[in-house]
Amino acid sequence: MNPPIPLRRRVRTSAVTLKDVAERAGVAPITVSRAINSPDSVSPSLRALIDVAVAELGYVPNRFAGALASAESRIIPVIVPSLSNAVFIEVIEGIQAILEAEGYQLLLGNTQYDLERETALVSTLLGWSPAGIIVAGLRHAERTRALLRGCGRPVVEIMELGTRPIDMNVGLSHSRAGTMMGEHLIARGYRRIGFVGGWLDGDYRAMQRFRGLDRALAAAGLERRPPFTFAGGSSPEIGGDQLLAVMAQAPELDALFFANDDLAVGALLRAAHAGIAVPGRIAIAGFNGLGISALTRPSLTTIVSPRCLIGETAARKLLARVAGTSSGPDRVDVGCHLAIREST
Amino acid sequence: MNPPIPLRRRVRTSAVTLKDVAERAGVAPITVSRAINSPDSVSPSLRALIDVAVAELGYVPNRFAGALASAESRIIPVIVPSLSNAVFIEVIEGIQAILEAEGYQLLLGNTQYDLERETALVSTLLGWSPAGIIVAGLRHAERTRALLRGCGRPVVEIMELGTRPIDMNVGLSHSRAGTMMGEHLIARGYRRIGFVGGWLDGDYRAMQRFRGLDRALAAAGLERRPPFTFAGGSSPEIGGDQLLAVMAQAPELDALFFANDDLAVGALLRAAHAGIAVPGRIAIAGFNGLGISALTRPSLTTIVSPRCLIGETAARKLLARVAGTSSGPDRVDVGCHLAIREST
DNA sequence: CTGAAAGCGCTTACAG
DNA sequence: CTGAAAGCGCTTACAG
Repeated sequence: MNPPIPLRRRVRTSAVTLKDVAERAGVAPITVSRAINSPDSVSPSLRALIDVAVAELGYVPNRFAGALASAESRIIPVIVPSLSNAVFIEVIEGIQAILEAEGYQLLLGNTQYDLERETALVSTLLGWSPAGIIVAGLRHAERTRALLRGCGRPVVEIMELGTRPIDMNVGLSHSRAGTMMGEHLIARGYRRIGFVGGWLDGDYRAMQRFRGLDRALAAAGLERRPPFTFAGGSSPEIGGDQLLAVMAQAPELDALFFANDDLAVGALLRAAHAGIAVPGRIAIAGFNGLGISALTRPSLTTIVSPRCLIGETAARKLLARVAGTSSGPDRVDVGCHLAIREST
Repeated sequence: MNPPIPLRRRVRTSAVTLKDVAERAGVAPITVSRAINSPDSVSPSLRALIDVAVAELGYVPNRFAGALASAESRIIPVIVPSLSNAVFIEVIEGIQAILEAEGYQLLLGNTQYDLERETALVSTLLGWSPAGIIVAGLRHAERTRALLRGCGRPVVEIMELGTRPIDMNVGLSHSRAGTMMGEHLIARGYRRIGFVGGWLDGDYRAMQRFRGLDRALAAAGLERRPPFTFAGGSSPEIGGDQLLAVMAQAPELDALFFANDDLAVGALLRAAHAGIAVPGRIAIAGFNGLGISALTRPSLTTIVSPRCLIGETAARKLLARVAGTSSGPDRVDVGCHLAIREST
């Protein structure tokens, strides 16, 4: 007699399954599941048996089966506009530190400052049944907003602070940061102050910093100028080029507020090369408070944003919501502070 | 009569399922599945119907169900030792650019230069049935190696190049890079050359660069010194501190090769502050070729590694393996080149 | 505290 | 080219 031939053969996802462990331990699969997910609901004696079986077999739970059955996964997508900017890296590190300790996995999405890509990413990432989602910014396509509103999962919008977040919101006011820097420059005696940033349509948080500066200039009765913009991203190289370009175009300026430290540090380095005295001929300021900003010569006046804290706070609030515990108000202003240094 | 009461109510993972689309389009669910995953296997007329239904209902496939059924997911974990180092960010960007275009998701793991954390990460991440896995470095715990060998999925080890990779290997020879820099410094006339790097037990690629330098010194019959090490990571701040510390300890040195550009740039900035002439009093060199290295004053001599290319190549080779197509040899040397600038 | 049954939403393996 | 059935490996919802 031939043994019965199985009609269907399937690929096995994992070598060892819950069933294998259950057989080894002499219990039902569901008991193994409980021993792993809520140990307290299983008697100590069975739990011990099961723990041994798990260890002996080297059992690793299949995340897909678990997620499919429970309709929730320990995945948390984090959507940022860029990785080139060190700011988002630090936010991501802050998030990861918290998530990993709780057994959650971070799924990285990069929109490259493109709101349509953001929609596509959100749509795809929701297919992973995430426990929640963290997304940079408050500005989204209508469809993105609808997806996030309708997904029934906690959402944290980070970096900036607004009045109508989708759900939770952790960040700082970029226009207030701009005003803060404007007031500093004015107090220092600068009177012809310009703003330099690339591609402000995409990086609208930089645009808000410009608006904040503009408000300070208006309040002081000083001349207001449109921002000096250019196509492209932010790097020290570009910052250096822009310093020279802007000074050629508007030689009357006595201070420049760059959209971020990457640009401002480049401007400082280029000024040194070109023999432009900072702040004697022109003052230079940045935004972010990257480590390097304190080390240049002259050191850079900038606004320090608590990136790591943003990430940690966002992750904590998300996990608290998932767990059903309270984590205080849904809107957290992490603030920022002015670091006054030699360049202004 | 009451309608029959369903005995079990379950959470629905996604609002719209394959079945919903199938009903709307008047076909079987499997046909919808085919229309989405291998459109060519469905007749154009049905495909059109299905496309409409998908769009109308806003269907997003449940990744977990798909992964569970097929025992493969479009997930590719990438395990790096650090995110603070810009080098790994650029590698990750390179990987992501390729993966995203093919509909794969990157799952980020950060070992923080801890091989036990690496083992735990690999174990967890394999629970996601990844299509393959990319991991930085060739040095792993025995258990990590066993997990990767036994997982039956393509593995790419990146950054450095070795003779016994687990599977595929994309990187460069760090000892050769060290030798290259050593030969450059010797050719420039420097004779008392030191190496500075933090925590070389963990960052053993930096250690390999030291060994390469040491080999060049030996070949030239010059005095060899143990590396100047310290506890802690790499940042411009630390680089500046170390410059002063090493010069106090070994004032006879006429050139310093720093383990990376983060340290070296900090050393250059600190030298400027402290009035130490570079390269007159002491030459300074780095490794990586970060953008900022070309902008300091003096600009930094360094070795440029093709980070983005490493990421792209690793991702391409992994996907080729998944697809069963060829992508050339399993071991790719991406090389590196010396950028000779003002600091040496 | 423990378990048998049903089901999560897909894809595989056949069959036509 | 299309489909009915079975199954992927878990968890939920009951029942005891």
